[in-house]
Amino acid sequence: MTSETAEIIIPTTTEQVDRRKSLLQAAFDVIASSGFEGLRTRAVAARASVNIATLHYYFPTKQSLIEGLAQFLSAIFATLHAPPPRSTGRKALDHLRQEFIDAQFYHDRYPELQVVMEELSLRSKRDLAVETALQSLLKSWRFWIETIVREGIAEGSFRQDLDTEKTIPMLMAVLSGRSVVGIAELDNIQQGVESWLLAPGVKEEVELKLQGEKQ
Amino acid sequence: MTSETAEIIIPTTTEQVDRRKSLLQAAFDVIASSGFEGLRTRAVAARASVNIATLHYYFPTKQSLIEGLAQFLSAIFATLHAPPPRSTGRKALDHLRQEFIDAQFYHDRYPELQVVMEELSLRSKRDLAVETALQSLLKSWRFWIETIVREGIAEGSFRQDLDTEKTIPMLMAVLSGRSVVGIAELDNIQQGVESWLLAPGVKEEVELKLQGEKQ
Amino acid sequence: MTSETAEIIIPTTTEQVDRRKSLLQAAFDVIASSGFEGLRTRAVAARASVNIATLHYYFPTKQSLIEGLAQFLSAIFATLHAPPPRSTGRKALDHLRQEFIDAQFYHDRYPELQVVMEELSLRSKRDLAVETALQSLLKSWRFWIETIVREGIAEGSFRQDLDTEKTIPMLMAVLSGRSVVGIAELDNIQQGVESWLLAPGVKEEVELKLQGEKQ
Amino acid sequence: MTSETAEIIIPTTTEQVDRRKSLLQAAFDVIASSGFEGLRTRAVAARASVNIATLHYYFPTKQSLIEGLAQFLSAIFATLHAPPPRSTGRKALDHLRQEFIDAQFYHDRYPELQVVMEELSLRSKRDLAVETALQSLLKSWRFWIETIVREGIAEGSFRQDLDTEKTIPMLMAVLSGRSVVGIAELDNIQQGVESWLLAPGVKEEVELKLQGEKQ
DNA sequence: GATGAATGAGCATTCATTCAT
DNA sequence: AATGAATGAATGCTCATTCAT
Repeated sequence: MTSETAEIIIPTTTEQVDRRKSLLQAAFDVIASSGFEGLRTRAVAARASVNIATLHYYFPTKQSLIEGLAQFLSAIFATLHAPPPRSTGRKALDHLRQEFIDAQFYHDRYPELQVVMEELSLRSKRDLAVETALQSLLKSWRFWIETIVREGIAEGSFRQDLDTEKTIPMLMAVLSGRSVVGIAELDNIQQGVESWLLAPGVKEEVELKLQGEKQ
Repeated sequence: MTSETAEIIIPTTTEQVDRRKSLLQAAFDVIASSGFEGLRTRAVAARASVNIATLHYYFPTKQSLIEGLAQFLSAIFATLHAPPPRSTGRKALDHLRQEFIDAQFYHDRYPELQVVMEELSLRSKRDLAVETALQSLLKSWRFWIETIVREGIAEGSFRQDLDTEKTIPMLMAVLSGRSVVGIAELDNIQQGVESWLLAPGVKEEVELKLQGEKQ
Repeated sequence: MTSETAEIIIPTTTEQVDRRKSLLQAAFDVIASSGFEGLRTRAVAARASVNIATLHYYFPTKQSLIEGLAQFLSAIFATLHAPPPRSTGRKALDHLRQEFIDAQFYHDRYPELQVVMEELSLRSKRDLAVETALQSLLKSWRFWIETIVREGIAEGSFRQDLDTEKTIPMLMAVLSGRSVVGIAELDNIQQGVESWLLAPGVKEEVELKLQGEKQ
Repeated sequence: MTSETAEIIIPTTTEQVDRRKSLLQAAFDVIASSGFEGLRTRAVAARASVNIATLHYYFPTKQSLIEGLAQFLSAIFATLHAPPPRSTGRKALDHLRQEFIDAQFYHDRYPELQVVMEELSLRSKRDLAVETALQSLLKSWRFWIETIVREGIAEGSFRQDLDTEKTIPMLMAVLSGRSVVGIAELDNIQQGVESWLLAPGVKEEVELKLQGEKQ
């Protein structure tokens, strides 16, 4: 039984939504600090300051709590973004940079987000419901990256000889793999990527523009 | 369930079964199929066909088993490689391609290796002993990637304007992040990377050489 | 196995069984028949007819159960007494005799009380919480014995040359040490003590009085 | 199977005896510090610096080790005594004082002796073999106390109106019960006992004699 | 909606004992 | 005589889940 079904059947008042969310937030916190292996319903309930039986009222099973969390996190990733940087005057480049800025933003402001996402990602391999939730997020992300690449080529920001099909997965691999390398390298990675993607002259043009605006 | 595959990972030289290793292998298998959250000492013992008390004879605590596994896997990654591909005539390029071939090799022959590595990587955030084991592996890897990049520039295989410090983390991010994108994209990623790294003319030269050898 | 006897120790005023007390009673019974070395939480739970998890709901650890028992027994000893004997007309002697009658009473009606008390006494040497509980009981007892001795001298029942400080520990040693000798000797011990404590003429006077009342 | 049987069947070399004793001593030490509840064969073996299997060679079962210890301790109590005090010139009084001196001696030099003895005493209630060993020790002791009392009356050291049958258990209760009161009170107890037992004038006579010898 | 009490199944770990060498 | 390896049966404790109120 997924929590989604429940939400539809039972008319949700604001209070109910709040308690549900506070439980999901608590589950998030527990996973962030103890991992899935350390996820205990009692710990979640305690963190949300409710009785363990109350948790089970909202999430009949531990599994339904986890599924709820997967959907919760997907929604967050879809809507939570860093404030956009100053425009480079080139839409595709702006969008590309937004991806890196988002990564930095998550890391700075919501450091556990990535950890919990990796936990869910690992779990998704043995958990269909979680996989479904993450899959749809991944699909949206891929579509968005594709849009950026195509846009970049079209508007002349990216190299014209770029192979879209090869560039997309490389960008995704870079953006998702950065955790192993460490967030401190993010800036280097971004510059490495741009030096590879950008059409000749674009980098200089953009830098000039941004410097000009500063004064 | 791939105990058959697994047995290949640990070549047992003598007739007698090395209990310690077979227990580590069993732990590996259990984590591969159920994750850390599903790791039960009883399951490990059963998989290794020994009594639960025997497991504790070799690994007094579950934690010591996990630490043993972290070291075990580090040793495997340091020594297990795919058969090298035909030489391109350029050492650095050969080494770079070996990295991608290894990734493919792990995926094809030891599919769980990466999953378990990610589990350990996640756990290392709350487990100092595991972190230490993985950290040393990561350090060696970084050193090796650096060697490749420097070598590639020196021998003229890679673009001369490449910034070593920016290229290293990008390569590592790409190689480690590929799991999110899916291994099927590995070939595309490799080509994307090469089109970015290689000096002008190198790709064509190498392709000609390899085609020539075939005949 | 004396759960019947035991139930008398804990008068349950209401219909509902007080779980905490019934668990303490069960722990008491188990120790009485198997000693501390034979104390198993499962056996306690079974004896109280509850699930092992229920026991841990009331007593999170075995240690807390033991501490609860120490306090429980202290309370019992402080309040449980044999029906007082016919008065000898001399308060101090009455009180002294009550001590021996209590010992006999415990032995006859709650034979395990002393055994469990000795188990706890032994354990108190390596268990601060138990020691604290027993210490306060011992202190009260000492104070009471002291009261009896002073009273006896003051009212002329005991020998006037009695050294209070030397008499108190001797009486306590006698009363607590009787278990080694065997309860059958209790009467002899009591008479030995009285022949030593009583002032000349008191014994005869008292015997006459009690005989007179009988008719 | 009792260890006694074993000793008879197998001709014991000196080495064997030593190892047996060192194991019993180790068992004694473990019980002294952890009680019977904390008695683990592995701890005993470790303390005697032998393999756990070696312990089981000498004592096939834990029970046989305990029985061995009971006999071992009985033998110790029968033979270990404090150096005798200066003679009072009265044999019975000398013997009585030796009892108290022994108690003090045990406490000072072998503080765990009493603790382990109480542990065994408690265990004897559910362990026939241990009871048998202790019973014989107790019987010898009672016989010795009786000898002292009779001797004391006969030689005029003790009050002539003393009832032997009532005095014996009282003395035993005092001597064995002192642990509850605390060894610090031992001197008070001894003086209390003597003021009760001694015939008129004996105390003064004895004190004079001992003081005279000092000069 | 919310909770205190209760539980079946399970978990890492322990322990006395055995056995081949 | 001695030991390293192995094990069946616990042992204290936990956990997700249920249910009467």
